[in-house]
Amino acid sequence: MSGPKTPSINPNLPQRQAKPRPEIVADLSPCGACTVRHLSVCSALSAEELVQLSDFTTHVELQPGQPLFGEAEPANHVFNVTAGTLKVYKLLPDGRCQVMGFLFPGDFLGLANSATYAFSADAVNTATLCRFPRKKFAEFLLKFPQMEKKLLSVASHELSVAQEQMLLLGRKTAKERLASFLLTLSRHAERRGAQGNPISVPMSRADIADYLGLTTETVSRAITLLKKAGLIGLEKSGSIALLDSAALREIAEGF
Amino acid sequence: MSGPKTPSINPNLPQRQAKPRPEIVADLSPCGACTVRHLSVCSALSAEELVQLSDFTTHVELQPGQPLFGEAEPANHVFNVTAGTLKVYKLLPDGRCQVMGFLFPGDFLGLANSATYAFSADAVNTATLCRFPRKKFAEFLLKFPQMEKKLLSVASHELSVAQEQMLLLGRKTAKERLASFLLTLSRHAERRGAQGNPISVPMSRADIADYLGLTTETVSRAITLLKKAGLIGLEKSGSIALLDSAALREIAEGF
DNA sequence: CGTGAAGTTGAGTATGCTCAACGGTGGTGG
DNA sequence: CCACCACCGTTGAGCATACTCAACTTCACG
Repeated sequence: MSGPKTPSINPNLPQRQAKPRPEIVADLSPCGACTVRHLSVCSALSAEELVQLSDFTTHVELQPGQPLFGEAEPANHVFNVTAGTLKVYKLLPDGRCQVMGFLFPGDFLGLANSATYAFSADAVNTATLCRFPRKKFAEFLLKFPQMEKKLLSVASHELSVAQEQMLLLGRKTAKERLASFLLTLSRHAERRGAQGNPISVPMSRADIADYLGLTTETVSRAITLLKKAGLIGLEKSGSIALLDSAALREIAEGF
Repeated sequence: MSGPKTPSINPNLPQRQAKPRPEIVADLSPCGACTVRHLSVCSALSAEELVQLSDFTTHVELQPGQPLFGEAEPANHVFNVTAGTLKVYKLLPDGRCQVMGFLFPGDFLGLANSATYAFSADAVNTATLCRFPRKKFAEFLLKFPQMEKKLLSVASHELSVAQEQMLLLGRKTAKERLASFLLTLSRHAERRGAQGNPISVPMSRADIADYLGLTTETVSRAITLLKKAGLIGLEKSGSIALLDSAALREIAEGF
């Protein structure tokens, strides 16, 4: 999240992923040095198994707004996010957009039962991912069923997240949606070991609107509402402070 | 659908699942005789494995409207629907309800990563299910990884269904939601080998509304709209004919 | 600083909701 | 067997929440 901290304290620390040029990172970041492994499906693998995985892993870097793949493209790869934020969305022919979710470091992308992707994926900010050819990955899964178990667990979790989102989209008011969203971001950050209170909000109002089933104007108004009620505070761009989490929770749950 | 058709043409037809009494069906329907196995996760199992599964399987029958389990209850069982229709839903404290989906014969229920259920499940009409203690089922999975693979595939599919539903809830109009719903029912029926055109609609307007994020009144109006446009026809209660599937598809997709 | 994109605010509108009345249907009991 | 009743579904009128369109402000970046 930020530029190359030039005055680095330790010049030869384990390479927090020394900002790669597009696509050329394969050998610089073997799975063994992965900084987000504990967050990802790869946590199910031993050191040896990681080496085998590295064999067919390539790396991708995306600029803000750059697409990773589009809906209906052949689903030739699966991915693991290593840095940055992505959005995953579907479009209607007239341009209406629904964001299914945002992806953060450690998240797995590409679970699908179909030969083509069921949605599009774009970078929200600068992002890097591990890329695995689907076929190789499937073969790998056959050899290491504990990875498959992990994937099932990931899928189950995503399913319950999706159901929570259906409740939001089908039944909550704009204010409730906003409160839910901010709390989700906060909890998610904490689970990943990041700070959960002044939360980082890397996505635009338009992305938030498309995620919450609203318009940018309504998102803006809802934020203003919560701000004027003293429940949140807008810090510098991309950061929001939760000033009264309890009240936000009550709103989010629909009390 | 409807009362006991007294003037039945064939008095001893092949007993479409000779209506069991509540709960006493365990020995009458071993997995080997299951009529919906080809639709369910059990299709991944051999005859021998089915016997092992039968060992810890019990059967449940639910009357219309009867709950199977409620949100936040300890998730002690997983289920397979063998007959009838269920609805799976979440509630907000003030009573707002969102139906996450309907379950039909062959559907698996209980994928969850948590010690408690994340939603409630009620019977829509008379329904029967196989019930497996979660712990036993988990042990069973360890022994038969092909079942786990099947579950992963089921979960992936459910995930993409959920995403389609998010698009519907977040971005479609009432008319579009209705058209999408009817087409989904039709396709689902066909995939299960039932007839896909005069579709069976076992759930109430209220259930449909809670599934589509609308009110019963709006559902009713949307149905009237499609009917007046000649796209659908209301047959006897619980049955709807799709008179112009192509036009319905255009509406559903948002053209 | 200047410029363009992103975000906020305002005014008017529309889609779907609320409240209410009415109609049909199935189930029940006289 | 029929009459009644309750529930479900439909229709109508008025309203509210969120949308559209538009102007204005702020911010990031050059």
